[in-house]
Amino acid sequence: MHTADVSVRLGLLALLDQADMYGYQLKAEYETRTGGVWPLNIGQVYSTLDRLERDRLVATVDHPAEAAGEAPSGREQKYYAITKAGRNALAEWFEETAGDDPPPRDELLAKVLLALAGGRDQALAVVTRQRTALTGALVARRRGLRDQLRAAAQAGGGTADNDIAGELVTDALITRAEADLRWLDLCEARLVRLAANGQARPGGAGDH
Amino acid sequence: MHTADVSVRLGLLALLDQADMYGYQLKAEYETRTGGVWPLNIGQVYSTLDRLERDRLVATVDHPAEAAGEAPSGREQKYYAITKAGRNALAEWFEETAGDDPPPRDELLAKVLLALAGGRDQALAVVTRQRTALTGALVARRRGLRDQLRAAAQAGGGTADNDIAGELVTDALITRAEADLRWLDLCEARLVRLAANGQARPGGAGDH
DNA sequence: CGACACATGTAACACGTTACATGATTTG
DNA sequence: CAAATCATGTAACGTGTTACATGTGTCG
Repeated sequence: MHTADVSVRLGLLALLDQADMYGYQLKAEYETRTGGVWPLNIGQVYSTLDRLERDRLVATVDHPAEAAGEAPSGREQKYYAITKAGRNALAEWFEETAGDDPPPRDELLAKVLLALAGGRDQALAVVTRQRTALTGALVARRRGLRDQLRAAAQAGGGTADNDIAGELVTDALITRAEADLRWLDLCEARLVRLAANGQARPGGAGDH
Repeated sequence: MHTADVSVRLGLLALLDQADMYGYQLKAEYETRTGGVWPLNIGQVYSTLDRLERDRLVATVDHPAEAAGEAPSGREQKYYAITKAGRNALAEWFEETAGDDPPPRDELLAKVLLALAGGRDQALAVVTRQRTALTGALVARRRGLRDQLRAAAQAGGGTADNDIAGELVTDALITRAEADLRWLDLCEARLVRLAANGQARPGGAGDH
């Protein structure tokens, strides 16, 4: 795997590093921890747990309540625990930093670059449209963050522990949107500086 | 497909909108158009073309040179052409803007949020490390852009048409890295403001 | 009882990566 | 000739999404 998406697999591992849990619970925890913006498919949880178990990064353990002598709940809950190998893999993930390997494909960037294949004007049209939409989304997100912070201030004296994740997520979305907007401005500047030819490649793309 | 990665499928379609091409050529064009930072697996090109053809967004056409009466080249090249339905799908893609649907999972964000599950200090450690690495990468990327622009200025009078893609990509990478750095700073500020408890949830995560 | 949440799973498919197989052409 | 490049494909696997199947517990 060169640029593998691994944030579910290792995310579940991080949760299991805090406590033994079962699949359904992991789904809920994952969504809570990530501020509710990344819904996690329950089917994927089970298949990911299967692979983690196969790779000996987690292991199934006894139901903690039943092990303590309580009556079986009837609901079947398969508890998983992280292993030593799992803790190592998790520590590696936390220490890893994005290298110079190919960055993940980005939809916005791809759209502009490939619109550019159809000529400067097509690219400019895409840039303009995306900027308009992003500007609106940014306003909405800033308003959302403001409400979120106000609610947190009312609820407790300081920032409640449970809300920090949501705030970090909102921060990230806003910061990203701002960056995308700045980049779109840069794009426009570079594109208008191009000679006003309709095709990005004067000779056409059919030069094989 | 809720949050489908579609930048290859529709990227190939965008290239075919410019000229009929065959698989191997599409791979090369895609990589050139995207500044060489997104290597495209040739196997994926063929399977994606199969799906595009099945969905009637492209169709195989005669070899243009042979159709013009030239001698067959011996090398078998399967040329594809975009269809009307394909052009519609492409136009839709260009017009689409990212809505409020779940944003794509981001590795950096995921890492910080799930490190936070292990307590404030673990999250702070991840933030610090990532920031250090990103700062270095940013310096290198800025230097790269400077060299790129200098080379372009020497090569021609103005910005050469072929280099614009590379510049847009570098802009995007730098802008993204700067945004990530700003976000990491925000994270640290919010985290240090938290009470200095080791666990994100005072009661522990095992509260089921 | 009936609806809904809890809980586990399977099947089918799309997309992405790596590795392998198979030839033809070009080039040193 | 040998090696690299051109050109098409397949197989296997990981990951992500949707839909379906199958039960138990709780609550109105």
